[in-house]
Amino acid sequence: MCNNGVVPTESSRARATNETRDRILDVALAVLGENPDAGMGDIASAAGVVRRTVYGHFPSRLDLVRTLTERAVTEMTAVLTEVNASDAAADAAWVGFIARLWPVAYRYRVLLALRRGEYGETIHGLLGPVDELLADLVKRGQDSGVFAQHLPAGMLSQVAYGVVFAIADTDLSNGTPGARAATITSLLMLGVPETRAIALVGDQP
Amino acid sequence: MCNNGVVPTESSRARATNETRDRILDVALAVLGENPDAGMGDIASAAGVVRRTVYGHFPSRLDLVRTLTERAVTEMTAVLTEVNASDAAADAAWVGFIARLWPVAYRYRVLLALRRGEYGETIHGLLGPVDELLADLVKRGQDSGVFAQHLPAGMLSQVAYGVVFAIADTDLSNGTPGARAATITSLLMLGVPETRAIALVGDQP
DNA sequence: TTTTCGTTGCACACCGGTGTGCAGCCTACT
DNA sequence: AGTAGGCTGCACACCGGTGTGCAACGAAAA
Repeated sequence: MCNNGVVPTESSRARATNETRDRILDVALAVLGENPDAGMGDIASAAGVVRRTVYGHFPSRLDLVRTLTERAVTEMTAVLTEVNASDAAADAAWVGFIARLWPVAYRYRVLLALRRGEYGETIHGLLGPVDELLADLVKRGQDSGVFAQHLPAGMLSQVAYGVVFAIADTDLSNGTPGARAATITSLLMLGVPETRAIALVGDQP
Repeated sequence: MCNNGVVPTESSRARATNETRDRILDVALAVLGENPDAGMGDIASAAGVVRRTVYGHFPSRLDLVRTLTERAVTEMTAVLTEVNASDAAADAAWVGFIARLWPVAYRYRVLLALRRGEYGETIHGLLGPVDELLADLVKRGQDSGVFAQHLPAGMLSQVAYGVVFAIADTDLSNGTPGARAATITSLLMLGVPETRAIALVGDQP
């Protein structure tokens, strides 16, 4: 036991272990993204590992999904707080938000499917903070008049980011217009006029 | 064997059988709407019938789902062809379409969840004709300038009715603003200005 | 009355996924 | 050299859902 410094210089063993764990998580996200019903066995072999090893890192399937969700929450919260802190107009902020959220939404698109049935409770619970931040952003847009008010902020934000995830979900079928389509569509849905929406994404494609 | 008339006056036995079959289908739609992973046993008991009886009408779970999907296609096609045939402006036609499609979309919201995994192939295949009619309507709107052209008609129509189903899917969580929310949101997404959208749904709430 | 047939209530086999136990192996740490 | 610990490759039990087989019941149809 050495290493008195701040950086937790892990031993080569521990590093390898963490690599395995991270690889399992990454692969699980990819595999479950393709097929939300994939089993632990599928994930294991895709990660170049035996099923038993996966259970070594995650005692149950729920543990795996929970960890995945926590990752998603961390990443999305980071983007959202940052965007929310900026003083840009809400619609411009939204564009930046989607641009940065898109890769995340796409990677974690499986959560949309897993939201239902068996893990839904857990996922929904963990996603709470994200929902709030999202609603804040939309509310800000509504108060400043750049977003429409046909729906309450909470509901509108849910629908809007549901759509972003939905587009991420159906992306593979049609090349990859994903990010742009998601941005424009969500802007329109938020009540931003088409011309303004096009201009905004033109600035930041 | 009597009954030479056009109307197939079924015997009381056949009528009872059909009633059972129809009840199973209706109940299956409701139960699967609540939980897409419900088993044949759940459906059976909800229909006041034994599991074995369900298998008597539908040899396999896939048969049940297929029949359900065929029902959905029939209903949606009817609405779409009728709306498509009218000479109203595309955006007005869209309002009528959603108004009439809404109950159907809500009833069959389970198909959104079942679209993935195991039955996805079958469902997607059967839904082909609906997709075409939908794309026609959107294309008409784009050509006449009432719908935005930021996305090709085929893709836009998919996203738009995906959203309608998505809202139908998350409806129960927030009272039931469903139909109106779905209509306005989808109109906005199609590029219809907010004022125009509000006016349109005002005409036909 | 006799037959037909949908329904019932068992039984059963089958399957796939989950989670656990354990001995062995190989490698990095001590 | 010795040991600790992650990975392996089995083994196994368990569970829940699927689909089938069959004898029996009861009511409508012949």
